[in-house]
Amino acid sequence: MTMHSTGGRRKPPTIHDVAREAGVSRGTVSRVLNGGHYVSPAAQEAVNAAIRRTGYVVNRHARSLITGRSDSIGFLLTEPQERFFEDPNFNVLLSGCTQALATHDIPLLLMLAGTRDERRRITRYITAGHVDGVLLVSSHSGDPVAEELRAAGVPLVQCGKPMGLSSKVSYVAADDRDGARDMVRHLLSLGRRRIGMVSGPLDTPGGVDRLAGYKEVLTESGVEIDERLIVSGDYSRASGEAGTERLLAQAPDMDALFVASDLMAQGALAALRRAGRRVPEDVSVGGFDDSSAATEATPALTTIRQPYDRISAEMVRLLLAQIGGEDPAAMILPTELVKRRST
Amino acid sequence: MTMHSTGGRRKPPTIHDVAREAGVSRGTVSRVLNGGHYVSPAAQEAVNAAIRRTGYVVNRHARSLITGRSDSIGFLLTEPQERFFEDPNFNVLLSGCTQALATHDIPLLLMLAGTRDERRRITRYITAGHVDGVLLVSSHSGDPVAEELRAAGVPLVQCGKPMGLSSKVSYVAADDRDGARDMVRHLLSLGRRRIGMVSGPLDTPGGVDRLAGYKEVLTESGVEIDERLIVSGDYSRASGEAGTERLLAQAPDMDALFVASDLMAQGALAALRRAGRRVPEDVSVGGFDDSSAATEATPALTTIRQPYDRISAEMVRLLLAQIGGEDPAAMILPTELVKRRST
DNA sequence: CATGCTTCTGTGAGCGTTCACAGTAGAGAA
DNA sequence: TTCTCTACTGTGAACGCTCACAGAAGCATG
Repeated sequence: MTMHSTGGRRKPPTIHDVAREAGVSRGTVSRVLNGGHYVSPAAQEAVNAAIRRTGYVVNRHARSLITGRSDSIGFLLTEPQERFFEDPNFNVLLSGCTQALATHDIPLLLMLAGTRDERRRITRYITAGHVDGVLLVSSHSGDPVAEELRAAGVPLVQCGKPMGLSSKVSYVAADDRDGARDMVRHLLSLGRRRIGMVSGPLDTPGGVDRLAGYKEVLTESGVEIDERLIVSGDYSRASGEAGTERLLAQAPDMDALFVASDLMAQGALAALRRAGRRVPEDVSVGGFDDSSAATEATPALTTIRQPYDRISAEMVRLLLAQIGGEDPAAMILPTELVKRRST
Repeated sequence: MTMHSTGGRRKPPTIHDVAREAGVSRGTVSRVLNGGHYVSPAAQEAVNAAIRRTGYVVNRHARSLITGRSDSIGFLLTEPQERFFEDPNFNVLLSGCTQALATHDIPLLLMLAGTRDERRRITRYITAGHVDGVLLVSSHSGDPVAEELRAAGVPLVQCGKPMGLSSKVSYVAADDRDGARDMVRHLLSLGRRRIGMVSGPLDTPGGVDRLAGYKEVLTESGVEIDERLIVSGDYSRASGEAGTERLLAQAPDMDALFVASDLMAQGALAALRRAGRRVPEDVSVGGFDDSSAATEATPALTTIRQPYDRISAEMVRLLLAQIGGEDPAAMILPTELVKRRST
């Protein structure tokens, strides 16, 4: 009887041990391990039994050495630390990607590139082929890291629409424009007409599209667009707070506020409370994302739900397809209006 | 002139190419790569130049195959997803560990084991030797994963004091008891005497120790301990809210509240606001952690700062030491009282 | 001169896989 | 029968690195 898997830091069994145990050759074991094509049912069974008995687990390094693949992928975040700390969206995305990859038995390497030095180091690491592909989360516009990786031919899928749109860019995004339209229509349906907006950064497509949706619906509804009702932030809580203060000063008659992220909306709520405006009585507030920030806010935020679970799943699917040789592809997923107490 | 590193997904240079380029043997290049002992300055220089010229990056798989090390470590979180989504502490820790490892050029694998199946899969992955060690974050008491890894001889460092205290357990924790003492002393110094507490889960040392500190200081100060002033939560925001409601019902004369985590304190503030209690006028509120939740709260929370940056740095240091053959070691770091508007 | 020591260098072997290829057995067609 | 085709199996040769060892060179010591 052979050694079982439990305990012991001794030499783990190799494919050779399994082959001997099963009475077949290395090649056959390898074939079973990789899909079982051209293997007789009898051999198949014998090998599986031997694997179970010996507690064999493939040595990924040996495999990678010959296949050239690393069978691991990187999750790259090119945002400053502080953003990572405060924004729950990253966690949802990170968790979703980790789990989607887990079903393929692919480990995820976390890469945080907040500073210039980190970016350099990580780019080097990736282009050296230590990961097969990269899931990139970045709200920056023409992120130099993305360009560099693309130039190096590294399979890459971005979260959110990238700026350049240079045809062969793979990305998954929620339908920002449509989501914004839904929210503004909702605010209009409540009878609000002086609807303010704290948009996202306008050097990102996400920021631009949500603002565009806002303007479109107002125009379609015959409501005049007042630039004093529009400011932009950077998705951080603090910028939502500051932006709302500016709006209150510029347009004191504001009766609704569409904020381009839940986190910024939290800041907006704080600013409104300080200014003595009641939500939703005086001002209806709508957010975007449906992150945990939305339910935690007081009052709970009406918001536009981004389907993060589907986004992460699709990112992984597109990346694996791209690694498998398919062309880069883009995907835009529908959003959903979630009504809560703030409107 | 040889090919430069930029661009191209063609065969990357090997140690052999570098050797030829530098006019030395593979062995010498390898020695330079691994610390440069027993290498003449001239050879050293030639090799480094060749590495720069060829853009050589070591193939980690080939290295790992022979050394038996993977040169990567796992960050394992055995908490349910929801906790990961809402608690900013995880991000701070995760980010800190990633960066501490980056200085050693060691990638971090993210492992989320919220469910039973995931735990099984991940345990198997780890014991197969795919990582050299594990940084474990878990608030559970006798976490079975921890025991299993320990039994398998996997180097392991936990964040927070583990329950069993079975001598040979490596961990890094903040001084929970001392931090709690500071906070309660602070509340007493404000003249408060009916001090409530929402503790952490009492099957975790962290939860127990903070409660112990609270009771100690009260006793030392001659303030009677009233069990109606004590409830326990699970560190989630919702449990802080529910716990505070219970306290308000049981002890309406409460004039201060010590909550064992900032996230729970956010919930507590919501409950107090709903009950019409002003903070800090009617009730002084103190949190624990000094996470981003503390500054985001309204009013900003007085809290006990856990030195997360040092905690993550020490976790990594202890883990690498343990991988290097040293004995497991424990480390308790001091906390600090941070005064803000809530007291 | 031989001997030993230290510092440095090159070489073969081997880590555990996969892959290409060669080969065997059995079924069906000519 | 013989040939061809398909289904399956085994075998060497890599993959790119490190490690152990052997050897060379330089220098001091006997």
